[in-house]
Amino acid sequence: MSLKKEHLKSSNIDWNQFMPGISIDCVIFGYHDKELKVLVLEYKKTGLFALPGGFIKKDETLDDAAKRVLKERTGLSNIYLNQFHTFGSLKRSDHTPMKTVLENNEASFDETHFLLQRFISVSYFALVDFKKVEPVADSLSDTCQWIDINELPSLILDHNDIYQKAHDHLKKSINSEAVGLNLLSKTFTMAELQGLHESILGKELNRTSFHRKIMLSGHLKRIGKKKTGKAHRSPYLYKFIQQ
Amino acid sequence: MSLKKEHLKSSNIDWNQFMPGISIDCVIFGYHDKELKVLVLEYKKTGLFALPGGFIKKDETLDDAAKRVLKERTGLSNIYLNQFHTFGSLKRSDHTPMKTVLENNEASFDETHFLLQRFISVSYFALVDFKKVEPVADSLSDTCQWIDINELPSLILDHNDIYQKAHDHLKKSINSEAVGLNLLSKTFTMAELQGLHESILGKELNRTSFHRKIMLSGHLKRIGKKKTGKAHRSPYLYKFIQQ
DNA sequence: CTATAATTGTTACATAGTGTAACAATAAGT
DNA sequence: ACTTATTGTTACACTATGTAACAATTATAG
Repeated sequence: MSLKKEHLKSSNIDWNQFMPGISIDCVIFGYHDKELKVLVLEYKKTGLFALPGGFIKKDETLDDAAKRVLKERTGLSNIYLNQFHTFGSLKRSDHTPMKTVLENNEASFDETHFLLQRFISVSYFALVDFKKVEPVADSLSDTCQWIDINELPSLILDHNDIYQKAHDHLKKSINSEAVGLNLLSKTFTMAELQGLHESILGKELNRTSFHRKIMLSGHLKRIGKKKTGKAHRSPYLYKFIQQ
Repeated sequence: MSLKKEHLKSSNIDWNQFMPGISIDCVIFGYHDKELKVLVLEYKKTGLFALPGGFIKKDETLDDAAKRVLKERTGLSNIYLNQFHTFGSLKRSDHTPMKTVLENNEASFDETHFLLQRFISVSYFALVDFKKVEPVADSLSDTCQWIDINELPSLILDHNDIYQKAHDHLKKSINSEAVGLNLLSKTFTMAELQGLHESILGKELNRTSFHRKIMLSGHLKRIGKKKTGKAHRSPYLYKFIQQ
């Protein structure tokens, strides 16, 4: 085993640097191929899936902890983050999935292992540019990959509830310019922006009223035309006006 | 000191029953005399003010902990509660106010006292019927009283930020029937409902468009007239339709 | 008993926002 | 030159909301 992989082993983590009982979970949204996607971890050799998460250092703010987790899984800084809910049901006290994970990762562990306590989860959703992200698995996981929101597997504990509430909040904030600004590339066509909105809302939108509403919002600027190579009028390219 | 008061002493609390590092704070809104008010605690002999709060038992959900805190301070069950944000800035690690409080309450204490750790605060706002509430101080406080939102004193730690964010959320949810249903009595006039909305939004509203909008929402039912004793047409009384 | 003042309920009109359809403009293939 | 597909624009209808006008109601003053 290489030094680098050794460094990644969970048994080398100093759990004492973190606040006990509180975790952070992140629903990281990306948009690609006309589909809304979420980053999901698969734990090693267990077939268990989970949202990316982490813990809060004793001298770190909640938001900084979330930024650190996001940076670790995506490689990105300056991510759009929104703290939307804190989960504290007793469902979260079921330690069987984490025991399964530890059995497949640690030489030995006991009931007092840091990961086997009850955690209250402060949850954030993030909006990222799919093309800029290099998903990185954490020390307990094989993979960190984009999953289409319509093909999400069953996740551990209450992570499906967390995803659902994140998606509900994203729907409510659909009219914030943050949605298009952070999920699309710098320039895009009106059809691409409409496709994004349709993926988030899960329903089709009227083309002309969407166009008018977006343009009247005043956040967009036309910056030229895009040759599509297709046999029809070429669409304008737009970008968000940064104030 | 009576047995009853002895029971209320903070030194008799078994702090070990609670999760460490996590607290609950509540912004409890009431409406009276055409003014929006919030319940505020004053710590004994210190001149320090704070929002009502509490901690989470190790086998209790977050929402149940919030309900318990609300019940303790207001005597009410079945309160409208909304978890709106979790606060985790480093501002919360300043232990000077709590030390001042303990110096005036405990015979002795040391740096490891449960109340002298960093707490992440899961915050709720509550809407209650002013007339049904009997405010009760907690073991560290002299008083728990209604303060007009325009006369709020400086509160400890980040409690003013917590109040502000609660108020922002309340403004956003102004069109939810929960606002009138929980802050007013069972029956009320249109002018009373409009006064409540104006207090929450901090601005005057147009009378006729407000009237029309509320009636078109379909949540209200007329149930008779109210004699005001004043020299003008008497207003209808309304109540919310419970589905 | 009548006039006055104050507030409430209703209606009319103007404006803004949105759903819908029609139509012109454009780009590439036949 | 004709066809097809998509985009941008405009026209019309309908709804929601801001504003003003007016009628209805209740108590008080004279």
